[in-house]
Amino acid sequence: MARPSSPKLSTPAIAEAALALVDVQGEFTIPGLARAMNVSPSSLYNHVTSKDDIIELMRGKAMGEIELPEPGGDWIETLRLIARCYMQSYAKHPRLIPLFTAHTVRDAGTMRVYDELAQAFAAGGFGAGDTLGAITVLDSFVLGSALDAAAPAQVWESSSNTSEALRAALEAGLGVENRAWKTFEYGLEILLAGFLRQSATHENP
Amino acid sequence: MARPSSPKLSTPAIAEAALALVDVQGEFTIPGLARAMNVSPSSLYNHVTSKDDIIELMRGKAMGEIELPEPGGDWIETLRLIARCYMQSYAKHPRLIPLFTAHTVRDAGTMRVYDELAQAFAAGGFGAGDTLGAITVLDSFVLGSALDAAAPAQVWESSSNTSEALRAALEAGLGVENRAWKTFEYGLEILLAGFLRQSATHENP
DNA sequence: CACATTAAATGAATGTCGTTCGTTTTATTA
DNA sequence: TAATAAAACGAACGACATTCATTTAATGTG
Repeated sequence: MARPSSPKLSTPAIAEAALALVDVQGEFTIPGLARAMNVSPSSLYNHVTSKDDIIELMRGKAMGEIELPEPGGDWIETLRLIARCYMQSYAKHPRLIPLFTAHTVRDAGTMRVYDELAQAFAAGGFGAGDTLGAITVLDSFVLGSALDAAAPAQVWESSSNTSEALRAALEAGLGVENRAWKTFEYGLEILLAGFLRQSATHENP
Repeated sequence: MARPSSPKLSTPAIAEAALALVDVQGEFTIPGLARAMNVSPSSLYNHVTSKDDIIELMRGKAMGEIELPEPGGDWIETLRLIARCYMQSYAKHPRLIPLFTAHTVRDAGTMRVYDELAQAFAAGGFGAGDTLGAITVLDSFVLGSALDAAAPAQVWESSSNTSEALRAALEAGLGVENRAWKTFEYGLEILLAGFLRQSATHENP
């Protein structure tokens, strides 16, 4: 087959198919993606320059789904909403995270998130010297939580000789539904409380 | 060459060479590892079953370097020391982290860390139902911080139209020496304070 | 000590993957 | 209408992970 009357491929279609493949298989491969799209592997390179390029496309698509809150509300509430959106966008495509961490570039859409975070911390009275650290702490926690959510529960199961404390904790905690998300909310509230306390000391010198 | 008088390979030697390769190159490959050890690629399979197996060996080696604190001290201080050791072991081999996140844990030595964490939280009055969440929050934060430390600073630089708040935060924060580690300590103290407060409410019902 | 067995290294071979290139056919544009 | 660009394809290349049969040396057994 040579050039068809209507194109079989497009950049967004490739991103979408690759994302679907990653969501169900946890990985993706050029021949596999081509097979899923009923196309020859080499055809993909008419729309994309490399496999890493496809990963970038997926990142942009996943990040584009984030809906940031309207600015102007309480700054702590803004932080909470942003963190939830951020976590949610990762949680939608958990198996994508290992692909991202292997390849450290981040697209422009992601910067929008950091931008709003910086403004929220500024509204909370954080000085320029404290803001980057606070953003990084929140970002690290979200990323780590998403990774935890992506990891299979098998991680914990293979334990043989654990202490009684860990054994009881696993038995009580593993069965909980939405465990990853509840744990995220728990840690998020701790961090927000810490930020709030720091804000209070700033405002009352 | 057939079987040599003294073996050229051993499981620990493979783990060490692979770790050295990852530390300098950020990746490793079977032919590359064999080349670095002056050995044929197929020879490696006399001591190792797969590439993933080598990754597990590296995890064990990195985790084995952790020196856990003596049990019996203040539980919050124990948590602080464990978290620092944990973070430090990741920070020693930053490019290893993406390899870890790609597949699941099988190393027994890693479980030791979770074990001591569980005992510390138990000493702090955490019930079985609360312990796994607390461990996970701490673990997520450490892992996220290590990932942040491994990522190049370039992440932040490519921004064009950022808000004034983010611009000022970047200018003030990027140049700080040991930025990743200081940020980790900052977030760690917030989390520990949160755990301490929860412990207080448990002990005074 | 002779002899069978196991261990360690090897080269060749297989199948997959990412990517490039030349070719063909169809749209588009000048 | 003629030239050019776009979109598909198959073939080919090099790299990688892995397997297998083969060779040789160490080790254990009678």
